[in-house]
Amino acid sequence: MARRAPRHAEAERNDRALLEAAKKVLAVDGAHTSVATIAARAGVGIASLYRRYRTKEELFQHLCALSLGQWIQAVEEGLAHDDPWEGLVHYITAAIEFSGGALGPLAGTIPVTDEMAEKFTRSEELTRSLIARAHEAGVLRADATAVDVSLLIEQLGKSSLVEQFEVQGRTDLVDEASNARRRIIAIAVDGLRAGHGPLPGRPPGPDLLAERW
Amino acid sequence: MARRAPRHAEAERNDRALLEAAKKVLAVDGAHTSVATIAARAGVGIASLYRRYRTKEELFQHLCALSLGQWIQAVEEGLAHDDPWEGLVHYITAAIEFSGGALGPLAGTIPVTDEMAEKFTRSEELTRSLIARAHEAGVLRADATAVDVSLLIEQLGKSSLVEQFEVQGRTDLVDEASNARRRIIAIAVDGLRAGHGPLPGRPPGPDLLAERW
DNA sequence: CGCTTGCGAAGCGAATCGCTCCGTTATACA
DNA sequence: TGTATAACGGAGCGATTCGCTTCGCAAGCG
Repeated sequence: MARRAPRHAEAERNDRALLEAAKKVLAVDGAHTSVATIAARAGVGIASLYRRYRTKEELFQHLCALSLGQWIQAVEEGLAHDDPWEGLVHYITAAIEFSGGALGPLAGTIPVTDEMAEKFTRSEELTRSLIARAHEAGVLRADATAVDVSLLIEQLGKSSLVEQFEVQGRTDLVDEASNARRRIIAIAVDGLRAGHGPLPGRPPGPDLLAERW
Repeated sequence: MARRAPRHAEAERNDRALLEAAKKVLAVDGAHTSVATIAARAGVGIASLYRRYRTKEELFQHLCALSLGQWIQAVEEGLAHDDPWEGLVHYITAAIEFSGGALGPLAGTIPVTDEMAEKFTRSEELTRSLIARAHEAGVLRADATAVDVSLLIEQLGKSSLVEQFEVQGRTDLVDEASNARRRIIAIAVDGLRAGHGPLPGRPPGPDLLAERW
């Protein structure tokens, strides 16, 4: 008779912990981070990482695909909002929240899988339509493009005081830093509203973000 | 008879190149970067680095002190402006420009020298007065504090597409990325103007930025 | 020329890297 | 409750990279 896996639940918990830890550690240390750091942060042995992913690279690719999935979900939720502005803000804050931008430093360090490419394309399309809707409603400043918004998200999603304090174990300051971060985000989002003077320079080319992978 | 240093000019050029390279490499790779990377980026031998700084740590400390000096200079220039808003914007853009915020990741990895502490205190005082002036003139949104502004600067000063393309040698895209970055900054700065709704959460404590060192 | 100063890079021991191996632990089933 | 076994943690592997030293050579001065 075929036996069930004895420690299946623990395995699943560990997998989630690994992905969560990898994202956080990547945000702080960048792409050079070590597997030992990730495993330690997840409270898991190194072997548990290699039981699920054949290489460090494979873990990162899986993490990218997962994050792109969340990204797509955030846009869809934004499009589901009736109010174009509220929808846009939801998308921006959600995307920053799960640190999608923290994966930017990975660009160029790992091969792009088919799944990654496909999801990236899809998320770009959806984002464009979300931005277009906000433009048509006149709530988003007219000279801000989809690339501008994506770049702003990435910029605000990068490692901040929050992650730094978390790593240092200064749990008392994490809340304070989170609060401060939300304020920064609110400031930047306010800058996206219609009614400001023209932006400097020219609109960025549509493929700027894709070029680095 | 006392001789003049035969290659004094070259030495000075190399020193400047080293500091410049260290700053850029730090912005891309974070605090874990190697001396070899820095020297290579500067187009200089490793020995030239160690002739001027006894350790890697000493180089970083010197870089911090220098950056804090530039930071102070930027505030003073801002205060010299007649228009409080123009002065504030000058300070913010200048501070972002020389990547003062790129040194944030160094926090906690090197001991703080007396010079660093002193300059940090001085820059904090000056910044507060620059912000206060903008508040009094009613050009800066009333609920934005000095810490909010400093944090925004650090957030925008972090490694971006620009540095990434530079490292990858994609010189054709560096201009495009720089342009895009300036637009992001303009958006965020617009969000600081008076006339927006209230910011979320509570004002960050004044020592939040100092706590991590 | 000599003398000095600074140069680049090969090479040092130590530390860290990605990854494997193995004795241990926890759970589903008899 | 005993046993089989999937999944566990972490010591340890060779390879790489680290911070740093040493050294032979080049360049400006008398």
